[in-house]
Amino acid sequence: MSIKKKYNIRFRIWFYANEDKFLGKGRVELLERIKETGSITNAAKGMKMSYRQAWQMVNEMNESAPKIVVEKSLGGKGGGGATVTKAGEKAIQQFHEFENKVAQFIADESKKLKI
Amino acid sequence: MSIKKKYNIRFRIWFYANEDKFLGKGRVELLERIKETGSITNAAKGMKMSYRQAWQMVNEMNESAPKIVVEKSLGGKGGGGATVTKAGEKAIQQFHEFENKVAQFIADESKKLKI
DNA sequence: TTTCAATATGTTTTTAAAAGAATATTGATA
DNA sequence: TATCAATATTCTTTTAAAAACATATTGAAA
Repeated sequence: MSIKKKYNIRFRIWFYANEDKFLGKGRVELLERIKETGSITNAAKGMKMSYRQAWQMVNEMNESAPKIVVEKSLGGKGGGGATVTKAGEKAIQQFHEFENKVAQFIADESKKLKI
Repeated sequence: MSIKKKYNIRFRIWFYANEDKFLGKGRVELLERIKETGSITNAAKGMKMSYRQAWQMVNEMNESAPKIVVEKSLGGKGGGGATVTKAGEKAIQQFHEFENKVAQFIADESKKLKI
């Protein structure tokens, strides 16, 4: 039988803009769902999140980010909707890239541990 | 004027033993204070933590860790006390080492980001 | 055998966060 | 100009986590 590791290591990363939390795992998922569905309402329905919370997250992101990440439209055909901006898509991509790099690093370093 | 970075990246790591959270930043601090003060009571007083919570953390750690990290003694001179075991000290050290490595990696990778 | 300070554990209260409910607003379009 | 679905916003309720409180237990030492 193989040697069983005592510990495994988990992590989370966050993007901050100045001192404001800007992006984490949950917010990235929300952005991705907004991109897919075209609205905050439907994005929130897909995850365990109330519209209220999703809307607040979007607002906080837009306020803290250097550029708006979600463009919202109000009224009109379909009642309105929300789309992820280029800046938003870039942020999503950067987050995933960074997270993957850290995951790889941690996996590699974990192997070196004699615990 | 220098270019101002849009984002800075923060992180947290946790040691897991099987599927149980074993060690994080807060628990490491608790262990260090137990080591300094020789008791859960005084360790808890030093941070914003109730004795009850500190005691529970210690128990969870001891239950999930492969080896006990805090040795408790009950009654007797001084009422008893708590000491960090060799395994506990090693865990503290490993945690700091790993955290520092990840911090260094993230700092380096952050520099490469054009955001 | 009483004292004492710390561990051990149960119960209640407070607090903060999330959820939920309710309602108003918007604007294209039919 | 009435409709409609989504955004926007306020208010209330629930829930979960933390804190606070209370009390029992332990065992060396005086």
